[in-house]
Amino acid sequence: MNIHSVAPKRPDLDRLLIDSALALFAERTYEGTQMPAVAQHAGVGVGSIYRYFPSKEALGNAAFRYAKRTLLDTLAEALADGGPAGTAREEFARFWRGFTRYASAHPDAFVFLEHQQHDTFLDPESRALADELHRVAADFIERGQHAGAIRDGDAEQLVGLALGAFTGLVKLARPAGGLDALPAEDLDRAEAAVWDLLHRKADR
Amino acid sequence: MNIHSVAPKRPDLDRLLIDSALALFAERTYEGTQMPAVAQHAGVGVGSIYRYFPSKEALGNAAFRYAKRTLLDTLAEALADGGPAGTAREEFARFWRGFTRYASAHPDAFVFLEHQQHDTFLDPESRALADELHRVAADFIERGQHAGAIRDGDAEQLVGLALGAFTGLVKLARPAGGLDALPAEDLDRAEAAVWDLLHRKADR
Amino acid sequence: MNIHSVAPKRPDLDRLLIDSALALFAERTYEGTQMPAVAQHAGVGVGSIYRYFPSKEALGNAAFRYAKRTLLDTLAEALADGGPAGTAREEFARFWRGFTRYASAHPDAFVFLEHQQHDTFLDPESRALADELHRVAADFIERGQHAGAIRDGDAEQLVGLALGAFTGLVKLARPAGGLDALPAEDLDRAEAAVWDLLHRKADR
Amino acid sequence: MNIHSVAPKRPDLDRLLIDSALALFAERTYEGTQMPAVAQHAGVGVGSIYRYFPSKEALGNAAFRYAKRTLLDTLAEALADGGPAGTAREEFARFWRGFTRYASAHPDAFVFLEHQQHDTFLDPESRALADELHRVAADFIERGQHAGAIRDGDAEQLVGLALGAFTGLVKLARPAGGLDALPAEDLDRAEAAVWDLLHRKADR
DNA sequence: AATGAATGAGCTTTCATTCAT
DNA sequence: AATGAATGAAAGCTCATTCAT
Repeated sequence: MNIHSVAPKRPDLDRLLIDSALALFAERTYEGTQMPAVAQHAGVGVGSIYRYFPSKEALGNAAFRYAKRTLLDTLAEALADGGPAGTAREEFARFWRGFTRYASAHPDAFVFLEHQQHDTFLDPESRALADELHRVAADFIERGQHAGAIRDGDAEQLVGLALGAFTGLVKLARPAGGLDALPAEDLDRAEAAVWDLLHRKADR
Repeated sequence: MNIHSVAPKRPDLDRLLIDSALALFAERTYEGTQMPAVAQHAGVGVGSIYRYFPSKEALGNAAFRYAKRTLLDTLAEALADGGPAGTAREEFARFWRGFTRYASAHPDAFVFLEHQQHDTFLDPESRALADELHRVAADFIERGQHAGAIRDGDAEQLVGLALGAFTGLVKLARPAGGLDALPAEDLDRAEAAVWDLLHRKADR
Repeated sequence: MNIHSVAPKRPDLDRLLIDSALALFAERTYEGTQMPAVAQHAGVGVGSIYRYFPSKEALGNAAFRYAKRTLLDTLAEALADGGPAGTAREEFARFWRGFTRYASAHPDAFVFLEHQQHDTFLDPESRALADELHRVAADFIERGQHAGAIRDGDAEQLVGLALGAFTGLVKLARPAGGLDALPAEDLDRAEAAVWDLLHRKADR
Repeated sequence: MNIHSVAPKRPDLDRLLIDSALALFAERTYEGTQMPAVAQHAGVGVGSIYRYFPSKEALGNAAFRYAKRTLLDTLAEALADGGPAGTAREEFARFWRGFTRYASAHPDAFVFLEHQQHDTFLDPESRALADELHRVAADFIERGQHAGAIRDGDAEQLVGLALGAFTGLVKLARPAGGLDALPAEDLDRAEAAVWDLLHRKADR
């Protein structure tokens, strides 16, 4: 029962196009994806893309930024969920939940973001966003190190290791249906394993 | 009348071309790399590439297979080094040394191999090779689990996590000069962290 | 309940569209002018153009014919003004006044008509109109030659020269505000000059 | 008997392309000419154009500049021919010869140059060249006025009238085979007519 | 009747591949 | 054997035209 008597024919075509682009970029790379393929995936004509994005490059950047922002938002929400986090382990659990939620909801987007070949088309604004995730994660690592809960070492490197591990899991699970298709038990075990990657061992 | 009259003017031009291709593929993707760019990087004319490889696709597959085989060889060598491995921890150390050596010697190749977007051009033979590494690693994981040294869980998933972690480190180190530029201490710490990712905790 | 309920909201929208088309065609060529640009210039939606003209080509032909007919009408009026012309010089003055009036009132249209690149879109009916002006002018030349007032030579060529000269003046004056912006004195001098182009010199 | 044993397969392809472009631009406008048409006219593949010119716009500017420079050169040569010019009438004859020679040799180029719709694609360098011809001609007019041989009035306007007249003649002659197809007598008469357009009448 | 978002044929441009030198 | 100019199929993009609102 919609109040609006005149619903737009295609609501949010820009979002639809970004989703299509992400799906294809994840599968075949930005460079390997043709505009007609994006149009077909979205069920629109090629020309329509250009009503929303002035060029393929613009579409690529919009998709990248949308994906990155959504990931950051999901993460921020997960981190805030449940009031102030107590221990580093608990905060890590929130990170894990955030990533898991995002990778489940947007597997294409997550895979696309973790491609490393963005140099060819990212504009300065996108580049600025690109590092934000690492900053947030590195901050968590450093606080954990001060609290004695996380092992010593360069925070950036620990982020690289942990994020890489998670990415490895997502890549593996993807062809089989994504993270959602994994038994909950497996996800828990993976979480424990990555925590051990970061965790400072009590003795010694 | 030159004694060397039959010697090829450019020995191993195929290798040179593969190296150039790997360097560019790692930087800009297979699809984002033009044949003239490969030729220029190798310092030869475009036409010459086609004397060695019948098509771009063939070059891509040759590069992929060369990189994968070299990684497997390096790994096999590292695993065999020092006679039969004793503990799982020691075998892990050999794995680590193998990966480290390879990623140091061929950073481009390693990054290229860890792209996941090979679906567009890999032929069946290359695809068959693609899983070999995971098989070798999963075998190690399974033996370690039987010996009680490695945590429970799907071996494939543990491989994904550990290999992903290592890849995350390489990606991070790459712009700054690669793994070689990292302090030895950092590498050791990373090794310990990834081992803890796999290691079964003694108590509890 | 409006008395004018049956009156068209926009009277003469076809004329408005033709004027817009002429303005843009003069500036950027028929081929270089996009339908949306015509719509915007006329302050209507693109779709509305197609209510009045079935295609761009039809609009182009309508604009051409309208401009040409208006020029011929203006000329006919100027030639008839003041009763039967006496001398060739006087008839020439009427021609001059006709052209001047038209080029002042419709500078875009005049410039458009004097483009020579109409071959791509003019239909047969338009083509037939195209030569009318030259016919009228050539007739005047021939009568003048019989009367001994205009120099010998091919009448068509003399028309080409005289009309070309006038066009050269309009093109020059156009960026500076058109013929209207020219001092009256300059226009008179130009008229005298073009007359001398046609005039048979008294002696010899 | 060519000294060079290895003649280039296609000498001066850039010139050939410019000539083709000029022929088509003259016929159908810059905007109305497609790159494949230029390629076909030149007897080469479309891709080859882009080896010589980075874009259609670049080709358009190159063609414009080439045509304009050649016209200016032809004119300069004609003006210098026969030592210092004596009277204004003689100098005018040289101008006439220069224009005539050029329009005969390059009718397409001349027509293209006299289109007025270059605003859409000319770059600043081309624009600078565009006025050169008028400068040279206006200088001649002013000197002639000082010498009492050319009628009073704005020099620019007189140039516009005279050049326009010549252009009118070329346009007329073009479909019938160009200036060359005109009887010499007609050309002489036209020259006399245009001179009378400029000439100051001796008595009043 | 008027609108402008949507369309896809067609245009500009790129690039894997060929081949005369 | 090596080259790189030449090619044309295919990619990115534009714009005349349609049609649901």
